[in-house]
Amino acid sequence: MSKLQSYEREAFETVERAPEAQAKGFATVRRAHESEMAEDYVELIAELIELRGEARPVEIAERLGVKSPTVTKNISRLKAAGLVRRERYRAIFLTDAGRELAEACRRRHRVVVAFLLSLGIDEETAERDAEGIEHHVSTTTLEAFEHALLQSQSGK
Amino acid sequence: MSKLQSYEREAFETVERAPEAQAKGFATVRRAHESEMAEDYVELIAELIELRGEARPVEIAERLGVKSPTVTKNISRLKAAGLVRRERYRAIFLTDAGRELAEACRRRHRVVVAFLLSLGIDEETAERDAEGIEHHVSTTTLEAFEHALLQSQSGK
DNA sequence: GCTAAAACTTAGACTCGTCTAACTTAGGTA
DNA sequence: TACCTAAGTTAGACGAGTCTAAGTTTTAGC
Repeated sequence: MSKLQSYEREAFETVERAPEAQAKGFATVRRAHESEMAEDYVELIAELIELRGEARPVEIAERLGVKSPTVTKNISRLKAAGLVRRERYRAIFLTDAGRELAEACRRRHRVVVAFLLSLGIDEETAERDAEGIEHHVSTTTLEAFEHALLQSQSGK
Repeated sequence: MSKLQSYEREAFETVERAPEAQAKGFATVRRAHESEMAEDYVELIAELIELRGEARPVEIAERLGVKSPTVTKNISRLKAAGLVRRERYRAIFLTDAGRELAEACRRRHRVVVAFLLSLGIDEETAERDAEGIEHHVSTTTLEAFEHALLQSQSGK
């Protein structure tokens, strides 16, 4: 346990960070939250299209654990953002932009899950944590995850 | 690059997850979002108390990158939640519950940052990503991070 | 091919976290 | 000590994301 002391130590010396840098960090997190809804929806829509050939609000609601009016409202926001194509009472499809975003998100999701699994975390926890973590992983960090994954795979 | 194929593969076989499990995951993320504000505030308040002996709204606003009325409103929410103690126009202090939460958050924050650094990520990115990631890291995952950290430290 | 049930939408309310504008209080200094 | 300025608060608006209740459309079974 004493090996951990090197970073536990910081507890007692609280480094003073530049306030603007800190503020920028929080702003980044707030921005990530704004795109989270869109990312979760397109990711799920892509999944359903692959699985079923189409994405229906009823199933999106079920998987997201929300009620259908919520889905209706959010889908129209997605439509306004140019990510989905859709007519009233019909299934939902992705635009090119939506498909592109979905692909990037799914790839990122898979990397995060695979990375967590490589640390010995159980599948359920890995999936659950990845859902929250993925939206806050920068390209740099994603690459580091991939790199570490490669190491661990060649290692065994 | 071909080593990566094993998890890139999944792209083409989209495993069907139980809808309820997926819904539960999203619910967990939504719950995490609700406590995020509280966690960020108490963490920062603890930091400022250590640094300055007290936490002033003006500095909280600056560090969080928000305006002071936002701080006023959120502090009263924290007060209602029993995390801070405070009188009008005076500095902000933590209750026992608040201090406890702050300590847990700061420890988690340090672990996440240290872990990201151990992957070779630069300090600025590590800090920025940790800010978002930390709120979504379960105890299980946190332990896995600590374990990996220990490995990497004994490894070099 | 009608009709009942399931799927979907609309309307309207609520909370959270943010903002601006305008007001009040506290504190240092002339 | 009186006053100016910086700090803090109040009031009120707004968007996002959720909900319930009530309506409309689609669809599937008889």
